[in-house]
Amino acid sequence: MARTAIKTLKPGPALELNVQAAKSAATRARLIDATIRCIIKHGYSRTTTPRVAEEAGMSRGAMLHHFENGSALMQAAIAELHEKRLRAFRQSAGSSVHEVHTLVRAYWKQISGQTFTAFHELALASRTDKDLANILVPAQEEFRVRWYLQAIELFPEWQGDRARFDLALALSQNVLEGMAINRLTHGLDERMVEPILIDLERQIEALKPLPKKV
Amino acid sequence: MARTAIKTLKPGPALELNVQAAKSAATRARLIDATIRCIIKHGYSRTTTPRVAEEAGMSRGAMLHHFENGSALMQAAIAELHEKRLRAFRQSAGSSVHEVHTLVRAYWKQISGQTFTAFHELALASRTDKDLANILVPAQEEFRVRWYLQAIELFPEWQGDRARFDLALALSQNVLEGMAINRLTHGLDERMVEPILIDLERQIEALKPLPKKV
DNA sequence: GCAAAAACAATCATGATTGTCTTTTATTTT
DNA sequence: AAAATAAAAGACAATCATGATTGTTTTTGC
Repeated sequence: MARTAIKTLKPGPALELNVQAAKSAATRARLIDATIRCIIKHGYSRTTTPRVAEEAGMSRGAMLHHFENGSALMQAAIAELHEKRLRAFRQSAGSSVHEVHTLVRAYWKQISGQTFTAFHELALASRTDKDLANILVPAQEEFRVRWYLQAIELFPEWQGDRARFDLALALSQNVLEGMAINRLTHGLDERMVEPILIDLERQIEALKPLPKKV
Repeated sequence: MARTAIKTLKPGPALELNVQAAKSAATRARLIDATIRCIIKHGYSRTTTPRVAEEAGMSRGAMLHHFENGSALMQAAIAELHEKRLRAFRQSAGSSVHEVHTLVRAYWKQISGQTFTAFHELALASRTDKDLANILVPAQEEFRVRWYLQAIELFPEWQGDRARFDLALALSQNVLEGMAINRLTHGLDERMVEPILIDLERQIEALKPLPKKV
């Protein structure tokens, strides 16, 4: 591999250690992105291999060169979606702000995006698709666990009353995700979003233990 | 028709005014039920005409005699699901009990059933299926409107503060439906259901205007 | 009874999706 | 420069869902 750079004096490819590997990685990424876009645009069940190939702008033959079959591609897409979610999550939680308001808004913004749409498409499909469930459920559980652990880190003073802490988390999760899913299915009155968010924040604050000194 | 009874001395069919009409209606009902069961068992996208025919225990040819094509059957199934929802809803609301607790539990029980599962399958599918949306969205909207009007009837004393009333309704809807959907997708911790329900009831009570006299 | 109509069953042609296989083109490697 | 390897495209057969067509049995109305 090192010899390649010495031998070819031409510019361009000479600088890369391995043009093929880079090209392959880029193509795989293109395919994974196309898969995610298809899930968002057409839904899981209509995310077919010809459609993904078309969305990625390449032949189906080329596609199947990089992923041995359709479900290998889907598996990679799920892994990428999971990473996306975790990245967005870390970004939200890591910003050193521990205020309820900020965190509620951050999670709301996150699940208002298309990544959540794609995830819910997969989650509902996995209800009746065992193979898909086997891939997806571990990712869902890891996310929930990290969510919970991160919340514990953010609110250490709350750990004395675990029941109220758990309730605040469960409430947040179900209200926000409920709104997000209802929005996907013509079931959300947008005018109610802001009042509900405000109420949720108020309620979480009410569940917090009183600080010993202000 | 009357002559038939005279002619055939055998019991059974003689008593019905029109055997064919009854048979046809029964067969159509069987097909519609089979369609709903398929949506619940296999999901919307895997509810195919051969599968429905098999579930109904008849040939696909017979099936297509009663419904000109697959989407006509789906349309009938959606109408039936809509009726089911409205019936369950009327039963809940009509039981002359106007307590928050009772109503919350009634709606929770309702959306914990399979009818809601089927409806959410359809609702999410309609996100990316325009034809399905054209059939489904009107039913969804009618249900929401009736839900709202029924709530107004049940809580006339609340109408002075419409903002708080609307908030209570929107909260109920999103919390309960959020839980129901999360339960469908491995996202609900069953241990949190009861605490969330209790909290929701408490919060709705808190939003109610104070009665002038106790 | 008997002809018409309805219920039911079976088959056919079409289009879509899937995975495999072969061919062509580009890139490494020696 | 030639052989080897990887990327990309295309062709292929198998499966499945769909709607239409045809044939068979049962019910209906005279």
